[in-house]
Amino acid sequence: MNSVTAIHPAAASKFEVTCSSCNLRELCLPAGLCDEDLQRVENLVYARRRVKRGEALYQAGGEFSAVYAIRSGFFKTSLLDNDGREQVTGFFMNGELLGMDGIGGAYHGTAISLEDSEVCILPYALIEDVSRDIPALQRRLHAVLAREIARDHGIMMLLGSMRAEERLATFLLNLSKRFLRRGYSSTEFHLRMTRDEIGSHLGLKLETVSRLFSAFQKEGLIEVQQKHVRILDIAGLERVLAARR
Amino acid sequence: MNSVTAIHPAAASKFEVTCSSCNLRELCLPAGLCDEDLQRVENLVYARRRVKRGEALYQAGGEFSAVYAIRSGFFKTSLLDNDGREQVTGFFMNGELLGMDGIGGAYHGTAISLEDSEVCILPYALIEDVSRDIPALQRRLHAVLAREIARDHGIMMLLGSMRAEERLATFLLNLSKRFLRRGYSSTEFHLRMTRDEIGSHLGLKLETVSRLFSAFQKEGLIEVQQKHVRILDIAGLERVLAARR
DNA sequence: CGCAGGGTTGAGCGCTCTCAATATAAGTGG
DNA sequence: CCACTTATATTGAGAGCGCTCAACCCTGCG
Repeated sequence: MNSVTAIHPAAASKFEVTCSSCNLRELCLPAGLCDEDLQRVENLVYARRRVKRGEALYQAGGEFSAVYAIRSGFFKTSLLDNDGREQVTGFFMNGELLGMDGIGGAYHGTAISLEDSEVCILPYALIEDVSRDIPALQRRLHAVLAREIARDHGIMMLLGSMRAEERLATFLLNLSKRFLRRGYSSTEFHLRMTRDEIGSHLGLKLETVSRLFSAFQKEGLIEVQQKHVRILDIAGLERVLAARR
Repeated sequence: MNSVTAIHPAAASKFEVTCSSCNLRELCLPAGLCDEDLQRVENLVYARRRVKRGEALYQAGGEFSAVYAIRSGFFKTSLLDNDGREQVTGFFMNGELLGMDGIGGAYHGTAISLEDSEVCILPYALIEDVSRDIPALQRRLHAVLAREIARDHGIMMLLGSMRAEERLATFLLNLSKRFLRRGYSSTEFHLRMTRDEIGSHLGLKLETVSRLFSAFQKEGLIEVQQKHVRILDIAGLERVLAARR
């Protein structure tokens, strides 16, 4: 199921034209681009690359050359500590951009595929050139970078001031929204990451994550069986967040 | 003491030329710009603005129009929760850039001055134009945004996987490095933020922060008296980090 | 001098971690 | 296809780190 269910009806047709080959919605969807510009954006896609489950798309410290748009699949990005401890900085799916932290030098983190995936390669040199010619794209690119910063700030808020159940509820609601945006079910999905990876991302130990899944299930908020999750009560999950004294 | 002690000898003279009026080192220092370009970069500085202690430079949700370079003073940036809880996302000083999270719409967080400060206003529209003409600046701008992302990832690592003492040690070492870079003492400085703000930034309660300061003092790592800090044993602080099992 | 904001310190609790055992699923090779 | 191995999840018991609540102290300022 790689076809995209567009959620911006007005932009749907244009999207089909420009991004049928690759999910560039992040870069071109909301911008008002003329057809000619759209063609140039499409040409940014230098090539595609398959990444098998467990393989790295790029490694921390590796020379930066391109940004990647995920065509299909699922990734985690992470940082490695001196002592080998991992901090998962994010999970990325279908249609999202990856590798922007490397701009201006070397990749800061590592991106690892959690299932067989395919990405579009957007060489930075090309982006530079095209965004110079197309102000709308330049603005768009900056906006994407800014949104990444805002996203990270949200996670900082989560890690800095939420309790364990709030973190997991936030995580599930976020995943749900993103699946919905992409035309998948927002209430039933398959987690591609392990409890350990979820824990690393949320600043919790894997046992805590597992316990919380069980607790949420007991409360009738979700149904879990290993990696399969069904959300039974979205409002209930939101109430977990609202219940902060 | 607003004069900047340049740390890149080669670029020092140029820096003096272009940035004497405002600390634009973030944007122009490492890039290979010709004199003419430097002039254009300097012209980015549309105006200056004084911000009194406690005042907001910009507010979350406010329309984005400019990025700010801190000429003198000290700021915190923070997010406000639905319930009014604050997460401090960073502290910014002399020569650093602020407000990039707003690019592409509205400011995502709030920036509040922790002492009487002065900033240079860099209107985004101008940056857009100039960076289109000067590839080096464009690359530089992207790099600044990417560095912000990398910085946030570092904080995520701190919040997600470090224990309280490691967090405070990291915080102190980071401040120390930044003061050094700007020509101030790296071992003795005045904290402009409260224990509560430090705690919010590090994901700790203010009492915990206070206790840790006392503990570090007892161990001979630092000397603290209220907001005045002297670092006695940098290597010792680094050992706090290394001692992660 | 008195007040207010910020900082320190103590006692006790509770959330999350640690350690450990068991269960379940997913591979792997014969 | 099945026995075996390995990765991943679940669950329990107990400990500890950081939080909560509370009292007190310090400093600057009207």
